[in-house]
Amino acid sequence: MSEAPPEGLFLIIEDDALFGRVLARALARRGHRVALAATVEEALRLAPELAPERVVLDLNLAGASGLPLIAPLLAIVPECRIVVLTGYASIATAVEAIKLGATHYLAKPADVDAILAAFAPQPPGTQAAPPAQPLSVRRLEWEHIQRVLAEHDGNISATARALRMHRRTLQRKLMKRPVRG
Amino acid sequence: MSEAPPEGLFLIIEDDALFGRVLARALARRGHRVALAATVEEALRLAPELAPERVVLDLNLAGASGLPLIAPLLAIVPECRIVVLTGYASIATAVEAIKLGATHYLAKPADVDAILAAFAPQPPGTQAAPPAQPLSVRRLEWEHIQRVLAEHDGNISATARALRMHRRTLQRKLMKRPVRG
DNA sequence: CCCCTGCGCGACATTTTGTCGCACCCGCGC
DNA sequence: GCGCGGGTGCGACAAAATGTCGCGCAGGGG
Repeated sequence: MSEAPPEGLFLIIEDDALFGRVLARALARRGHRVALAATVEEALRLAPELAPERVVLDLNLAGASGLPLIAPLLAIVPECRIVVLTGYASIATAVEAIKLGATHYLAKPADVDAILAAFAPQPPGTQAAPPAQPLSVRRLEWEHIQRVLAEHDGNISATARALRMHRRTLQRKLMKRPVRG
Repeated sequence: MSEAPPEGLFLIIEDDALFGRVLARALARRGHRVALAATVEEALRLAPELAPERVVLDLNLAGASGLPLIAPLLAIVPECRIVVLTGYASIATAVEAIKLGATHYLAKPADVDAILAAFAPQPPGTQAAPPAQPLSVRRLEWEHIQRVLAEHDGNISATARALRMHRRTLQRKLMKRPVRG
């Protein structure tokens, strides 16, 4: 077990134990070797010894963002490909993640095939087509909030002030899942 | 304020002539030199001679995607920073754009300050948050609605469908005054 | 003339806010 | 240790905003 992985090992960094195990099992069933980490610390502890080839990284790890994990992971295992998977997807964090070196960024729910596909190197000629419809008002609001929130380093109070909205309201909006569209 | 030197030339690649000119004027008023291109061809023709330092790139250029422009632009002017600005934002195209080398990706109702900020290096919590006051959620919503409404030639029903909001709600929002801030 | 679509608006049940208040953590200077 | 200032999470409740239904009315085809 302590040998260098001959075949690509998956490291799933996932807060939600249930989801993590389901994903792990699904990947294992497809013949992949899988490891699971539930916290930032655990991930950083496991990464050096496992040297995972592919990482599925959840953001929102017990309240802490998973974004800051990307750089350290790449420092430890430069070759590894990291796919970010989050239930609170936003353009702001997507841009950040990719800039930090993530391979791809997916919104939950995402099926296993989509996750695996995200690791695959650029399927040729796969230019993402712009959506036919503009963002819904709700979605746009979510994106804007995420952007401003990021600008304020996740400080909810400061963000609420910047957006001139009540902190309580912002809290509530952040708890909800981003609407699709 | 240590403003960026007026050296850097902006190249705005924008389909919508009105929006393009407004943006160009806003940037010019802040002491930047600005050029405007309305099509992919024009952009590629202008890029070599202008060697823009910063590019504002709209996706949806007369139906064609602006994404394929990123690579050629970077090939022509390797140093230039490209901010994608689109009215049809999506996480998928955002990821694509960043992977292709774009500096940032913004959804369209974006004020000039946000656009300028997007060119700044920033990531690891550098300088204290610039006093750039983001648009309030209300204001953002208003701008977005107006944009989509214009795209649908003032058709309220169609706009409501596009925004996936109830026509009655849209009517009510339109009756109110354009909130500011 | 009928049908379809868009517009404006009343009425009413739901949701979402705005607002207060309170408890609980820090980090900091005294 | 202690008080203070700021941030966070969350309950409670009244005040708005929104979702929904349902008219009536206006064009424009077929």
